[in-house]
Amino acid sequence: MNSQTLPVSKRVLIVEDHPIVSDSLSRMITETFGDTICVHAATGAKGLSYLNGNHFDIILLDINLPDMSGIDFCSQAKSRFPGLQVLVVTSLAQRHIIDRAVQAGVKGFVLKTSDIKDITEGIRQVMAGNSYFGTGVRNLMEGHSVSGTSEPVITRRESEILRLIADGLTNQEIADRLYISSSTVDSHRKNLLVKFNSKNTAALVKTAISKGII
Amino acid sequence: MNSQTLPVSKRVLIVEDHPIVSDSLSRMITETFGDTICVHAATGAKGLSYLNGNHFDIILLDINLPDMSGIDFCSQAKSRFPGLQVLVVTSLAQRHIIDRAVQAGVKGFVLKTSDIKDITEGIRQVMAGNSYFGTGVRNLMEGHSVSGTSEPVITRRESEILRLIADGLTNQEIADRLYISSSTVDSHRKNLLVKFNSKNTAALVKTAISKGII
DNA sequence: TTAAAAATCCCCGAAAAAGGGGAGCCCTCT
DNA sequence: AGAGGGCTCCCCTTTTTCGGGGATTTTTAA
Repeated sequence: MNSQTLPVSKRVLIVEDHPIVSDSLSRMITETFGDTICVHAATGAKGLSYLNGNHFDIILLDINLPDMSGIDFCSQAKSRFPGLQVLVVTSLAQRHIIDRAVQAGVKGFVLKTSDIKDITEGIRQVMAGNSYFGTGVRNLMEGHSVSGTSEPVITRRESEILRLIADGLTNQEIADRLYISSSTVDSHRKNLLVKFNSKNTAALVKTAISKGII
Repeated sequence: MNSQTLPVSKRVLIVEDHPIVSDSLSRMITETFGDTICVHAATGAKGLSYLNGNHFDIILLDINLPDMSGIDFCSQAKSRFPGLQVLVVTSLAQRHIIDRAVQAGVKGFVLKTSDIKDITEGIRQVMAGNSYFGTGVRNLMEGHSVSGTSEPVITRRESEILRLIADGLTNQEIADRLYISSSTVDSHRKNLLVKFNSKNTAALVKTAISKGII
């Protein structure tokens, strides 16, 4: 049973592990929107626990959290409370992160390198139910939307083997660990090279890490 | 003592590409130390240019800058103005970064994950001419002398070749580019494997990236 | 000035990866 | 029922890396 039509102050959940940033966000919100209740969570786990039984008008979410990714946080939060309005506030200006965040159900995405007005505008829009993507973000989304520069689609098995390759295991060692033939591992390895457009293992590992897959 | 007894306002240079953070730092400083003059630089180049002809009592410095590393900024700044008091305020809690920063001449190092009191204490100490290392930082520094987990010492040539390896070049290709024999590249490669305690190229690239060398 | 460190080059053989091909099995989705 | 994707496995050859030595010259620093 909700108590509606009461002039209650807005409730904001800030999931951010840098006190200096969450502090600044709280001030910005209070100055811009008047009386608000800002709850601060330094970890994803705490943030999720605060969601239980409490209503929040907006969640400001960092991607780099100590215990989990902000993407995972959003997925879990939205699966339990689909109506949540989430605005990502992060320093990571990478295409694949934006893509994943959108897929996880965020309503907005702004960068910490952005002007403060850009961030407050994001908060305003998302709180109003609209989606909002900051200046630096829109460029990234438009630029490579169609081109093949985006993240390659790899299967579960391939990503499993990719991690083992990056850990320095040979085809035979991976085969022994996964109870398959080294020929199979070799096939996966070759597919990975093609999918990542890499010439050899070294380049494969580097690009996989840079794209956030490892 | 109150702020009226202060002879002149302190001058602070904040080199930090996140407006939300530099804004918060400015507020913290003003609230804690009374009237101060905070100059804000979003890039290392701008920060260096502000140093010319201006005196600053303290520099608050981020490591992740758009145009250069905070380490490089500090080296360049200290070479021109040796008396500068630099406090690093960053989110990077890695040993090798702290080591390099100290070597570059910073007087203090605090983490953005730290409590705000910790950061203001760092500012206070460094401004007074003392050195200060925040809570999370001291822990990282202690494990230094004993553990062999720290960053391997590699030479200039080795790091040059390491980057080319990570880019997917073979020994022969690297040899052609550097005008040396592929045997030489092979020697460097073997030394890198030993120094990084890596079994093969894949593991080498991964650990090199994780240690921030690439 | 002299010793250490770095950079250069070479040998060998064994192991692994890369490049190319083909093929069967299982599951899902239409 | 057929198509496609994912996973599995195998063949071949060539290239590259890895492991293990050794050796010379150039820098660098004490």
